[in-house]
Amino acid sequence: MFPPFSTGAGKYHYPSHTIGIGFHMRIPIQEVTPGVERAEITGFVHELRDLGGLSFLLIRDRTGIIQVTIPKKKVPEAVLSAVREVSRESVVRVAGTVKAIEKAPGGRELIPETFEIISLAMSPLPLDVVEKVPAELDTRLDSRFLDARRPRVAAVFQIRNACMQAVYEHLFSAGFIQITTPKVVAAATEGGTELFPIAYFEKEAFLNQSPQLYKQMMMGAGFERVFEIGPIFRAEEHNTTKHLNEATSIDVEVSYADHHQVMELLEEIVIAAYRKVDTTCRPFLDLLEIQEFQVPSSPFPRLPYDEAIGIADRKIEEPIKYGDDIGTAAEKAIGEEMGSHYFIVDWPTAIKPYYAMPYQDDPTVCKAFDLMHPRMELSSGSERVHQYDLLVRQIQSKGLNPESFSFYLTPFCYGMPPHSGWGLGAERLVMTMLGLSNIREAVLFPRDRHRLVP
RNA sequence: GCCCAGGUAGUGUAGCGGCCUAUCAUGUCGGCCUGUCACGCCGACGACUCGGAUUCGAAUUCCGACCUGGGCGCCA
Repeated sequence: MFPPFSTGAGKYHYPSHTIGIGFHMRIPIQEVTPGVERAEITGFVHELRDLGGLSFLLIRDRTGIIQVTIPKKKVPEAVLSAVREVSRESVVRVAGTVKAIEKAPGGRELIPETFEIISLAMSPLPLDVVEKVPAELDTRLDSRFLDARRPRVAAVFQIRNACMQAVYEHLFSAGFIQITTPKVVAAATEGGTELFPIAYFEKEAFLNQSPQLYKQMMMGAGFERVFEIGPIFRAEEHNTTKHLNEATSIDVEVSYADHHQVMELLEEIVIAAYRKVDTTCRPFLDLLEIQEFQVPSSPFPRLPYDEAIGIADRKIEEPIKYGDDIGTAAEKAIGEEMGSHYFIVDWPTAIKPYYAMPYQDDPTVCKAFDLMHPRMELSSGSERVHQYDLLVRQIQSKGLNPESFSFYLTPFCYGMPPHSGWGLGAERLVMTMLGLSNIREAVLFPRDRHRLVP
């Protein structure tokens, strides 16, 4: 049986052990408090400080760091020889007595009776885990496994995990069904973005840019509320701090809901993610030196597209007019004006995908929305076209061929509930939440224009 | 795809025609040190992306390749 959760009071809750034979005595470093008498810990050698008759080693596991103090005259010879041999970032097991002592970090230290090198690390290290010397992102990504040993890097992924947990909890409790849809597809589904072609036996295939068409088909299947959290692929040759060629999309589709209702859902989910991080990730926020963590409040302002253009036109040099896409400069200018999360609503039909539902009284405007953070777009969504004839006309008006979409269009002929949905970029959510300067910081193994390994 | 800036020890940097047998920090190795906590002190080790050109002389200038960062465009 996998061990239960421990309850380190006031701290982050990590699963306690026993993982694997021989490690049943191990306790997480966080739980070695001044009150404990004896402890066996396993972890990485974080730092070595030899003062002569006295040595200090810092041992790190994912819960924290503890000082192992070695008074050379008072510990067994076997401990001394192991300590002489050990290198930074080696994996070790240390067992001994715990001493409560003011001057040690965390108010306690471990005096070893046994010291075992489980896995010796080579030297020199590809980067400095202790962060005395910085490393460039490129160097860090080349050795991501080591980079992720740095508590501050791990903190980002703990926070990302908390966000995703909040999203799942919210969606499951609202009765959503999680689905998985193909990532290998036959045709360019939506137009617009470039796709990665791949070889699929004797056929040409692509990596999917979005689960859009599939989640809509599940509305046709009567699932009513579906979500998928998975990878999406874009073959754009962009080279920026906010684009990835492989990203994680949180995709949602809801039957019998209009765009207003799914905007409310989106708002709730973003706030739930912030709230989860606020209430459970304090130690990680501290590591990242984020003192003031603001949970955004609802409702987010709904800014009509034409007003957004007006703001941009007043604030930026380059001319912008109704019908234009909102470029980087405009996005920034509007973001400054709005100051917090906001929606841009009522977009021109011409610059949104064919599946966005036009208003009946003015079909040049559609029921599409973008969720914006002042720094960038986080999500886009819409009420969808559920009428077969209108959908075919819209596909044609985008210069696409309806015949290549027949698998998608057929369900619209056999009773399609009205529906709405959105896709939210997980990395962008984390990036904007934590003020990360580069989206690659929010992905373990980013795929960008130049990086395919690791 | 366009534009700009770069590529110097394991890592992060200084140097930008001769003062370079290349700076500093960190690291590693050796020595001293019993309360460090970025331990300290002494010593050593370790690098100019590659190819071509200019020049008496190139880390430094020029050309090309490769690689990197950033901005823009494009982008559910």
